[in-house]
Amino acid sequence: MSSCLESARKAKVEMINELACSHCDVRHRALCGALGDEEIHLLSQISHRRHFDPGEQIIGEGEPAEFFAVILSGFIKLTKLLADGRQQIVGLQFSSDFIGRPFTETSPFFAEAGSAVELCCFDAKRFEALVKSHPTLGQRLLEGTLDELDAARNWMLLLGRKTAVERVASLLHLIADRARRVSCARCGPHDMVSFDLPLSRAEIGDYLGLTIETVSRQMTSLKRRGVIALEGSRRIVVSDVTQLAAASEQAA
Amino acid sequence: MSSCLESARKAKVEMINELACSHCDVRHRALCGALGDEEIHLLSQISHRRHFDPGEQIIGEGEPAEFFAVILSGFIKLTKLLADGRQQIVGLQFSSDFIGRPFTETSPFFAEAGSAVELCCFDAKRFEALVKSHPTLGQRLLEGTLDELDAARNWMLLLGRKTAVERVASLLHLIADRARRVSCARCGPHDMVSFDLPLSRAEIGDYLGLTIETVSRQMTSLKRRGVIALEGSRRIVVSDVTQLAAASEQAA
DNA sequence: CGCGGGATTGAGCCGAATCAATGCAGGTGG
DNA sequence: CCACCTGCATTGATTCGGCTCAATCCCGCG
Repeated sequence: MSSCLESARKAKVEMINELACSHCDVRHRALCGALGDEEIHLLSQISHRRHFDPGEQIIGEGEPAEFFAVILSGFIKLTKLLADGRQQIVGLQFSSDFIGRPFTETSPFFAEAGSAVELCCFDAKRFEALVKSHPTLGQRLLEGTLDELDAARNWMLLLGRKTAVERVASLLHLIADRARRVSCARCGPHDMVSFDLPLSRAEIGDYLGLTIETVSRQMTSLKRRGVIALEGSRRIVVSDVTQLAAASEQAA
Repeated sequence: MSSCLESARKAKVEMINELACSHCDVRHRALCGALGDEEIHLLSQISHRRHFDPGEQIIGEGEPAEFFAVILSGFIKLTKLLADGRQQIVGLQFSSDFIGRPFTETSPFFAEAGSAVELCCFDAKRFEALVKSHPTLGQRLLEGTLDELDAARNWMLLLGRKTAVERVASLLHLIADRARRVSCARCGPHDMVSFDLPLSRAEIGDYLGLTIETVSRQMTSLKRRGVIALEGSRRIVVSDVTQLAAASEQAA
């Protein structure tokens, strides 16, 4: 093959990637934000975009994971399975989050597109090398991992010790908080929030360690108690967030 | 005060620490193993030893954690509490493990000595600075954190989806594996293992999201099934590890 | 209009929690 | 040395929360 043609093609790919990086709307929030212009050039050389449809498997448990990625849009479920099919969601990753497990041969979980997903993928080996040679990247990755570890441990408390209502309230509270932060930065803790659940009842069950039926029952229970209101099955209106927070720590 | 006397005293402290580092039996397994002689000199300057009695609180949840540490001996429970006293153990750390949560104002959990504990402590601010300036340290910390995250997610599967017997079997299997690796590196998966539980029934309950009574019942159930044998309440004999592994994924 | 997938609701069951009693060892003081 | 306590573990009886199974509802869609 023509090396001339190849290098031309390579140059084009780089251009596209660099263009993509500079225009990227998650850049400042994601890992890449830790890098300077020179370093981002290196990263762009080993990155490529990929699309996944909702429900599509991105990485399989036990499989050698040949790439890592930053989520550009959509969200991803990290799940674990027992031999007989019982499933547990062990993490949710949203846009600008990093996905993949560096420094290990095989992935310890499944990664599945929860919605339509756009990824910015990096070759595993080359990315790992980059992390080792660029401390700022490693530092950013470390901080992200520590946050995920905190989240995982909070979830352990939920799964091990909370009742069904408390679990559902906790999840809603989490999402409500997130939604509030995005929508209006300066609104107080007592204001009304509304949002769309990104998850089906089945997914909520798998996340909370419950069945669909119990999730449904606890939602209607919270509705009856006036803590939340439902518009359709996906849209949630929270009138008083503190009340929801209270429900997430005591069954009452 | 006499600056002469002070510098002499400082020199002495450094000497002791360096002596301690070079003789330290966890050095090669712990974080510090990532450092060269020059860097370990820096670390030794900000380190000091501390002792804790079993049950003593090392770090409080929500408290500003003023130090990090490497465990020299003993083990530590990381726990979370709900307002009404329900407790969940979210992690166990053993000798050579790192303890503390860098890059955050306050600790997200309690750390409590599970046995007599000897720590090698570092001042928080100075350690964080050292991590940022010494990539090998950050790299090592990152790998450790990723491992803890994997462990936490495995535990989420256990807490969310496993039955009581499966949970107890999982824990025993975990410890048995650990014990087997330590005691004899080359023995096969079918060989017999025996070990002492480092945890009381109450602690096992808090780790597995169960009550003391259920833990006890499931232990006797496993005993009746011939999967394990008990010598006293702490010593466990596992005749066939594969059988135990099987019990940890299907109630049967 | 009928169909299909997700969500809700109900009836009954089962596994783990709760409450309570007993067992068992180690330590203390008479 | 024994009686007695105290803390932990085991065992039993009962309760209760969440699961299972099953029917119904709801809504978007062909």
